[in-house]
Amino acid sequence: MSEQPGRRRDAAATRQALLDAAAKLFAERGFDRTTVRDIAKLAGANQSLLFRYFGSKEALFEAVIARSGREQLAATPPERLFSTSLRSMLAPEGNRNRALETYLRSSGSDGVAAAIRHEVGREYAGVLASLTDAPDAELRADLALAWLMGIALVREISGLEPLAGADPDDICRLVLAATKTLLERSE
Amino acid sequence: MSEQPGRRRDAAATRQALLDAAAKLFAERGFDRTTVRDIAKLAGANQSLLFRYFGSKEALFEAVIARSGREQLAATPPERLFSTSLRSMLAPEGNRNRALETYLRSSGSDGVAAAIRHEVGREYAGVLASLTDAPDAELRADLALAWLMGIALVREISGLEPLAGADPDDICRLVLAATKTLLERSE
DNA sequence: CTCGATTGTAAGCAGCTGCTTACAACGCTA
DNA sequence: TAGCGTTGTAAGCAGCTGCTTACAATCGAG
Repeated sequence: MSEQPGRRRDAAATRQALLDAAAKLFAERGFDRTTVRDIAKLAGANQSLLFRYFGSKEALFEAVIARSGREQLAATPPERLFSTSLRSMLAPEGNRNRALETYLRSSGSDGVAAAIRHEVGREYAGVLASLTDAPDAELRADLALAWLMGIALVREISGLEPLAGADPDDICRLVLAATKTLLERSE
Repeated sequence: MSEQPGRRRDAAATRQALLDAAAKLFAERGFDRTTVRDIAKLAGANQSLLFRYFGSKEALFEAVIARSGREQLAATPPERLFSTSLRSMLAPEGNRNRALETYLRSSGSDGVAAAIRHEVGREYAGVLASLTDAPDAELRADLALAWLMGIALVREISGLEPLAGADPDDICRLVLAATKTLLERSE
């Protein structure tokens, strides 16, 4: 047990708690509708520490997105990225990948937040583009990514039925069949 | 000339100006990031009139969405709704259909705004579902709508290249080819 | 013209926002 | 144990938010 639970002053732990709380709230509410007070409260920390450790709300968002957005990207082989992301997005709330959700719910935000969204999006699309050798591979990848985003949007945010409550298997079947023409390598 | 341009007191005109200004700003910034002061300023009206005529910011949003969201829906035959919406979304900024954009940029908002989004989305999906006789027609329609939303999101909000700058014809070709398996009637 | 309702204006309220400051409690090192 | 940098706390600031109120200008009906 290298960790003392009773330790009352631990900058690293506080920092981590703030990061975790921010990740959760940004994913649930987006950038604009998440307040620094809520983050600090959920982390059990004083809100002024948030500014001491991260500088600003936007810098904290950057730290959150940079971490969560690239986790799945790094852990998944390209040829499975699309279906894995789709499945992860459709998974029950607990073990869902939050990168897309965070991305989505902060769609309205400008500034640094927008720049980071942009960057992570490009990385995703770059990997997807490697799946086809069509001359417009990157456009195809963007369209595939757009579908992922749209499904996440309609399911999680709009809650449109029957999509919101549909069986992940049914969704995967329909989507993967349709994207075959988009992302398959010509033989 | 039934209209006097110099008329200084005209409730109907003021109301309309507020509605137009709100439609523009909600589409550009979404619900949360649009302030009643900005709307009133753009409309050239006093902000307290906004509350006199519409009651609240959410009620004004409702009025805007109900109008713009259903215009295209009513004006387009079902079998062309998907491609028309797609093309309208890809059109240059001036004559673009703003319904999807408004919908998108307000994705983070709760309350009445969310309820209206939901309702308009259902109407769109209902029409799209009539295009196929598959037993899961509604799910297919939701997925098609989700793709529209996703493309709008990635193009207009994320600005991800090459999708954001791609030729509408190229996009249509790819998307319509892929959705053939989704929305076509079995023969 | 008179007067009451309609339309427009200016000011302000309470609450929230991101962020800062002044200060106290703590714990490591010497 | 003395001292000092680190960590945590409480209070507050200026600016913005949706919305309300009190009041002035204007109009049309009688």
